[in-house]
Amino acid sequence: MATMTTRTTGAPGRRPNRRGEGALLRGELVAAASALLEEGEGEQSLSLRAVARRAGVAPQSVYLHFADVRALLVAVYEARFGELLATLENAGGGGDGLDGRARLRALCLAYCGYGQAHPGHYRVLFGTAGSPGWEPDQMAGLPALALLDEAVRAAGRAPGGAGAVGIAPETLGVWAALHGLVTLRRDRPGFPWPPVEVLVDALLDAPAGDGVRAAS
Amino acid sequence: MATMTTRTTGAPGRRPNRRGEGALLRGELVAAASALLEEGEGEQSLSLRAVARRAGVAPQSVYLHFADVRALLVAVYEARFGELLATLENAGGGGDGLDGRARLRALCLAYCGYGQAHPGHYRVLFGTAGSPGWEPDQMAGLPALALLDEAVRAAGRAPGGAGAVGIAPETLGVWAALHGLVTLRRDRPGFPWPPVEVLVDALLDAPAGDGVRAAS
DNA sequence: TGTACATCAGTGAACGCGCGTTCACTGATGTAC
DNA sequence: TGTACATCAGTGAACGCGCGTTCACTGATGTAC
Repeated sequence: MATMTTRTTGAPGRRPNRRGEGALLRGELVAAASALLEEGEGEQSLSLRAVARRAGVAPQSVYLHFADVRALLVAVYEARFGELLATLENAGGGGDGLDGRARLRALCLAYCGYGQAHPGHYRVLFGTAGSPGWEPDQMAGLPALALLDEAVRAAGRAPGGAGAVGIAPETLGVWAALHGLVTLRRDRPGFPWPPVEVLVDALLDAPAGDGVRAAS
Repeated sequence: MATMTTRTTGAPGRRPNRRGEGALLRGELVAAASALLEEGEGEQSLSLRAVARRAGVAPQSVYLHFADVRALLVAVYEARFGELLATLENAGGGGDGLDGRARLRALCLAYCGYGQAHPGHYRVLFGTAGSPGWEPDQMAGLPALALLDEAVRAAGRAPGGAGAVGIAPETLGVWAALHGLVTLRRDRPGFPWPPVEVLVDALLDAPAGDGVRAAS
């Protein structure tokens, strides 16, 4: 890690926002936190003081807009989930002329693409159990998952129907596989991974092999 | 988090090991670190001082056996990878009478079983890029992956042959899917997951759907 | 058998660090009269 | 138009914490002679 400035106060040149524009700092803090999460290696590398330094502001100023560090993380979390959903919607919408499998494939590639383009943010969204704002029975990523589920059904890959929250088990399998691809590729960069298209096709085209369907 | 004892020295009752048995402490430290990793929420929750506390020893005593915290983590890492490999070998060996698909299924379930039984250790093995001892071009988990690859081939699911390090892309897909299942279930405990058998079967039996094989 | 010495296993005390958080304060800008 | 006041946006200084690491030390046990 590079040595960091230890200055405890904000940038000397910074001027306070004008009256009524104090909320601007809130956005700057979210942006600073996002940048740090994207550069660092996890939520634990994000400290309130680091965010304040990045935003050129004294540590205490963070409390003007957030109750604590956790609340700041929640704000980042919400912004990034919106981003992912928009990415997936774009990929799905752009494939209106595609058949079911091609649309599913496009969605899968878009999902992996987001994960590869924003590894740090992906970690925030789907990372350790400590993700901020994660309530046991509330699923912030559900809209994205529903989008995927729709594509899986449209491709004729969910013969058994929906599961507990309206999501087919096959969709959960696809989601898990994509999640595994993104995280393994991110965390094991030294491994000679094939291109992501090859892996996604291997997943979608898995041959039945010599086995029969499990009875159980 | 519960409040922890802040005592800086070791347990008052602890007696030094006898001459020649100083190496015993090494094992105790690895065990203490393993326990903390299993209880905590990631490597960042492991501190040298916490390990020493757990082992009932002064913080400096850790340096008698490890150059630094990192070296201690490497020792845990090696021990746990051996454990996972043994688990998979058992599952594969016990299924000698099984056909290819059933053996692959048994391996997949054993993999997920290890991940669910030891979520903290699984995190150490396949967690963030900071995993200790992880050199870019060395893959400590390769033996386990080779075992899985063998089963995928035996099940007739790798028509294209081997990839870069002798592992078929289909095997990487299965690995990624299992990894995703384990980590998502661990990190999203509030989600109404189906039983792991259902998910593994959904992965292994994915219907071809209405699409054709991708040309590219 | 006695004794000086070496070695082993581990501790006491301290260092400087970055952290989250609190409290009282400042200086500019708007508003009431 | 002037002036007293309220409010807003932010800072200065400090707190106690656990952390990794270093240095000098202790006390028991074995070994050489």
